[in-house]
Amino acid sequence: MSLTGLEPAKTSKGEQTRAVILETALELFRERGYEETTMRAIAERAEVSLGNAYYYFKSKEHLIQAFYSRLQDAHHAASVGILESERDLKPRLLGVMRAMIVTTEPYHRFAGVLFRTAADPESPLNPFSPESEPARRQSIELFTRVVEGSKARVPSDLKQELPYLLWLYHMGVTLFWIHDSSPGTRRTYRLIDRTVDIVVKLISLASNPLMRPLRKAALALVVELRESDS
Amino acid sequence: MSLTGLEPAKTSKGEQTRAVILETALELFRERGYEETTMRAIAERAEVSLGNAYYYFKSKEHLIQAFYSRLQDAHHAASVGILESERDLKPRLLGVMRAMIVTTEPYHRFAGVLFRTAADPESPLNPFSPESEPARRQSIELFTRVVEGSKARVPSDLKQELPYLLWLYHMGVTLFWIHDSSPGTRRTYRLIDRTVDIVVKLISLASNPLMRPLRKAALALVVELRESDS
DNA sequence: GTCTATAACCGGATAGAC
DNA sequence: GTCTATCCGGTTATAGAC
Repeated sequence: MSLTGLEPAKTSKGEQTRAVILETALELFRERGYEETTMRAIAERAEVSLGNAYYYFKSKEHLIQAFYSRLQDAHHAASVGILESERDLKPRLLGVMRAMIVTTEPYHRFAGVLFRTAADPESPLNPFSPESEPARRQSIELFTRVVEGSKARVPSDLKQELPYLLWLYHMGVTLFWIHDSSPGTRRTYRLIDRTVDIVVKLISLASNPLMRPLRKAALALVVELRESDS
Repeated sequence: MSLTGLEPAKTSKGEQTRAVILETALELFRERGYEETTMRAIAERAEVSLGNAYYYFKSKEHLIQAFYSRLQDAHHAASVGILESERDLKPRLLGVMRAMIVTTEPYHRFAGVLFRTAADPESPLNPFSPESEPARRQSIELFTRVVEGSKARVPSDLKQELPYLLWLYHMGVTLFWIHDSSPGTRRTYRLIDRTVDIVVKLISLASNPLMRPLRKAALALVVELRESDS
């Protein structure tokens, strides 16, 4: 519960007020962007006092957190279709990556802020922070399904770390997308098409017995990196 | 000029005031961290008025920018030793990477903010932004020297992009370092030791004629990515 | 044109009454 | 749970001295 930033809202009254504030905030973020939206403006349009808005969301950043967890659910929902109908690794990955862009598209403009706060090691929004562990786990879990549900044959040591590696890959694509100002973020779609192809080729290359030593070295490293998150 | 954030300060008097403000700011940042240091506190200790501080630095962020460009010079200076004495690619890269951590160490605490602002697509500090093109070029240039000065044999298509790729690699290491709270950032040093090894192995793997198609595909992609920065 | 200072504005955040 | 009043700090406007 506390994990999704949905702390209060015990009574239905509170739940409702909380929802109104969040909805209004997202609306304003979409309209004018994050920096340009003041807490006062949110409170005003939501018809609550400023103090009340802060009662439900400890800070402006906490509104982002709530938004982020919602986004993730949407991405999940948008991905199930392909995951249920497709067995090949490549189209599975492709589908999930495209679904991500499609669901986040309306918020492209204010995604920059999301990423900025996420990059702060101190921020609870940081994808490597303990606070966001559940969100991270959920996201990685999606990539576990991408791999597990496919008929691709992958050595077990790699298979174990692959979801995490794909999650990292998806973070990189997200970073690119945030900076992508091409119409309809075409460039991001092209990036996905190209990189998914390369990723799949790399997986099959890494699965080659000749690659075993290098693969082992690289995977040992990945495992060690992962220790830092928890 | 405007690029390093060193705009005003034509006269020696102004230059001096400017330097005092920057020095004081960095001192306070080290003492209490970034958020906890107010512009008013900086102005007070530097014995100038608040308005005056803003005359020299358009915003608090611009202080970071000045700091960043200074860091980069220090890294450069700390790297020349190895680059002049060593011909093997691996120790060259290792030396440059270690030099980076050594020079930035004293600012580890407030590096998080640096990175946070750098992650904002709108920020001039963003390493992919046009404003930081000179800084980026300078940094990539360092890796060009790492490659060019070595006796490693690398196919020319890869050799061309390698400095950029190594620069990306160094950004990744930096990201890790920022989150590294182990004593003396030991984990980062270990990461460097391990990844440099892997990177060098990957370069030699990618240089294999059998890898040509995959290498070509990957490099074409890298080139395309680079178009977005300028 | 270079520099310095004072006063105010604006918005995120908090305290405390109801 | 909700409000009003207030604080605090980044930033700006402005006026004037050298």
